[in-house]
Amino acid sequence: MQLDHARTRAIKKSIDSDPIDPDSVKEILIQKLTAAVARLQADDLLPADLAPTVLVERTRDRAHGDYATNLAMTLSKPARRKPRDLAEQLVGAMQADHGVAKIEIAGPGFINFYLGSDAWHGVVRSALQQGSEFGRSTLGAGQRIQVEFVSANPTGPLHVGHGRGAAYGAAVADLLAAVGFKVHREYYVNDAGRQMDILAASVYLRYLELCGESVVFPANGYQGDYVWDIAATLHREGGDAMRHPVASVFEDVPADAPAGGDKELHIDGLIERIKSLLGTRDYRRVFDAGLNAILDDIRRDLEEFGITYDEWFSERSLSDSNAVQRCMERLKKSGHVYAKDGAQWFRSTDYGDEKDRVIVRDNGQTTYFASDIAYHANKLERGFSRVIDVWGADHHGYVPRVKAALDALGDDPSKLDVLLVQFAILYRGGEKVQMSTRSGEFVTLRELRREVGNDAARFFYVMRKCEQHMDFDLDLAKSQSNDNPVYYIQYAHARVRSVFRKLAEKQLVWDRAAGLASLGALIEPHEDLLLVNLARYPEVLESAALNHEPHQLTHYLRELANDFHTYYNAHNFIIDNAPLRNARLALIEATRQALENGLRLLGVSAPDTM
RNA sequence: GCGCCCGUAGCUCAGUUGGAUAGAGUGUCGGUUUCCGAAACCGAAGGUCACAGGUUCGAUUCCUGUCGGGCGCGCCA
Repeated sequence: MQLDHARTRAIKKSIDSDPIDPDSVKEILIQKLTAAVARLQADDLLPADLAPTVLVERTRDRAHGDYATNLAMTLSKPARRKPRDLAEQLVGAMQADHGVAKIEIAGPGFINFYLGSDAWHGVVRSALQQGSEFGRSTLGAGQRIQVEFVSANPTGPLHVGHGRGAAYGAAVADLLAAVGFKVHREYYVNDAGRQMDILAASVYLRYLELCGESVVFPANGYQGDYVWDIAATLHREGGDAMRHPVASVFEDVPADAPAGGDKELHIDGLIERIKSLLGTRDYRRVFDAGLNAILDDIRRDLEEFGITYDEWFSERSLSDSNAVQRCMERLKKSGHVYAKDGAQWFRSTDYGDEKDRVIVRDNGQTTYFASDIAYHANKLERGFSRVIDVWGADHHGYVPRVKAALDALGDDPSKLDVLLVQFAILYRGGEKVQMSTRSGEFVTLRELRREVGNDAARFFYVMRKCEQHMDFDLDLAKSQSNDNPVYYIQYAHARVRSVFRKLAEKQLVWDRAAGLASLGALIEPHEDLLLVNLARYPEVLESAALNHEPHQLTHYLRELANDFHTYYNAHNFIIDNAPLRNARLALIEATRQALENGLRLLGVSAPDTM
């Protein structure tokens, strides 16, 4: 069955003025189908109590037209009729004025809609007119959304595991901004707590060594070279002023693991001794020297990676302002806190957590969890309509207790999305790259960036779904060859630039207006495919943003680049036929714009030459 | 033991609230260049969607169980 209809005024109008809006075509089709169902019901051809939800989708396969609906199949059972028969009736009941060139019934009962050959021309015009804005939308207008990502403890340089969270978080944030959300990018700085004390102790012990003391470095200390650097700066600026004999530092400290003791007790004992020997002021000096040096390094590292933040939120500020204490009081008033074994427990099991959690230790100190409750309460107080946390997947067990706490505080836990990022496993020469944080033998993000470049690193990190374990092939990422998807896309972009350079060499000028006016000359299958896929770009952006799935964009860009390369291979653009030449140049320039915009969103450059 | 994630082509991975013949890259094999950049293009081969049930017009997709892999289960952060 095949019905041909004149194109509607609406479609013609859209070609002449605004670009066709895929959503509006879809909406029109849904309305017409709904009306068709009502008409069949009025004629007693369908049960009157039917209230179907009509679903119209872009087709996956070009052979199935531009849009399709499964309506006849979903109605088949309640209507007790064969899907294909039903489909014929539905099509017959549709008003002719539905804006499509052809309708087909296919497969088990799909109704396929074919738009006119020029239906997608508008996308070229909007890409050229909107330039770097092409693809962006106002979907999230008026909504503020916070994205917190990386938030690595400032106890050492970022490593390749943090890199994935960085690239992913940045891409999600940029995608959300691209569809109109007001995005607030934030890094939570864990500048309080035991890990930082261990760093301070490590720095101080290295400092003592620089003073000439002989130190047996604790097994649990931070052993990286950067600790030496921090200690050296401290020693250069202040000399031996903070020196204490090693014997007094280690006095009464429990034995370390290598000596048959416990490494945790040993390091905690050292911290206490160092705190009391140095006093509050000098201890803070050592502590802050480590914190600031590492934080500066992290900030620089991320900036070089193309990632900047709106806010670096200090954990310490939460306790300094008594926000943690106030939050604990609120929790207590909610009736979900009890005392046991000298500690204060939050009964998170009331909200589905596996077990209750300590928020105040028996020594009176609040836990990291307590700070995190206060932090998340603070986020919601700031009025974000949505709050996104990007965490390493190893923290997944932590999600229920944070949501439980928000619930207990009377906040809405559904405003919080926690996106868990799995580890990336590096491969070099086909071998797994072994990593161990403790011994300092880990690959830093900086080393990775130096080895494969920022572009490949940003792209490879987001090529996979975040909950997917990822094999990161270093050799592939740095190979300047055809098997590297980053180069494939960048090459397509550079190729368009090259065409225009060639055009200039031949003393020709692209007449943009003429090109737009003669888009009807684009009748090759390659051109049709490129147009259709180009029109998908705004839809892909929207889907990738709302689903927090930048990998959708990487796959799309590869497809678009492929469509272009194929087109390039099959046809010449710089030809004598001026109207066709201008139209083709308009098409590839529009394609280039989409490639550039997509790459930029992922933090990848769009080079003019390779 | 309990909880979460994952299992799709030799390898790395897509698969749009369940839809049409399960796709792409890479690898293997074969082809394309006096012509805008061959970092490209075209073709072939390659599958029990881990396994077994269930739900229904229809299941890679949803449910249950089994097997295999990763992670988590602190008064650490």
